[in-house]
Amino acid sequence: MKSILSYNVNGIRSAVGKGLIDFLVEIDPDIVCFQETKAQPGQMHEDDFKRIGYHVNAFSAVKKGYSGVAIFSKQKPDHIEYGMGIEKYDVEGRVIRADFGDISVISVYFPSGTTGDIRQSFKMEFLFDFQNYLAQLRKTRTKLVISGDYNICRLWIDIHNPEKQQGTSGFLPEEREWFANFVADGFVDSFRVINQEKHQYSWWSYRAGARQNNKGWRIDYHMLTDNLTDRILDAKIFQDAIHSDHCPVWVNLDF
DNA sequence: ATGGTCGCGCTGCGA
Repeated sequence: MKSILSYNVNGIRSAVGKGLIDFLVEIDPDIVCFQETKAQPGQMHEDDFKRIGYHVNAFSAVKKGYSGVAIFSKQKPDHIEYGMGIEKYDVEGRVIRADFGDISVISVYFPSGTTGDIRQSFKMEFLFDFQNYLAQLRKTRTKLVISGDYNICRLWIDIHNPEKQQGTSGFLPEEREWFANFVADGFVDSFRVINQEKHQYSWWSYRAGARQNNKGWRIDYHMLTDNLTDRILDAKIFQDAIHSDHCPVWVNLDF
């Protein structure tokens, strides 16, 4: 039995300052996938995380204070793979993989497209390249847990005002079409196996009191290869955890 | 409503 927490911390140093360590002690996940660490190796309060029992593995962006992913785990991974082997993404620190027996866990931070056309195009390229990367990976690693910030709302029920947001990056028709294709490839949205309710968000804008009014988006997921569907024991979104503009998403798996 | 608010590294930028 392994519990996995995924958390876009929007700066791990800031999140630690807001009580992230105590939160992890309370929830006690076996594996933690972080996104947007915004820190270089040595800047991530590594000693604090090691002291509470985690092995620390991180993949930082070249640009300081930007992006960055990590996987912290109680059990030492058999193997760590940094990046997806495509330089334009890997310099931004967006993918890290840890193998535990026959299961591979990936922490992924999909690009945001909110700043304009150039980054939206970059995001769309990432989507298809990541999908191809996974297709290749599945030839040798058949059981995958792909945890992270996808920067896409999957379904109408995953966003507070779907009608109004159809032109917004993160809820564009082509992004949701990509997600539907991704699911058709044989990936399962673990949270939706457990919970089909509306208003289960994982991100709220810092602006205009969005979180207070629960005007949010569900953009953080644990997607599993469908051969793991029967292993899902439970799934939760910790909406009360306030160390970031995202909240942690959690899945408990039998492995 | 073209605003609003964060984190990080620097005096702006990306989200």
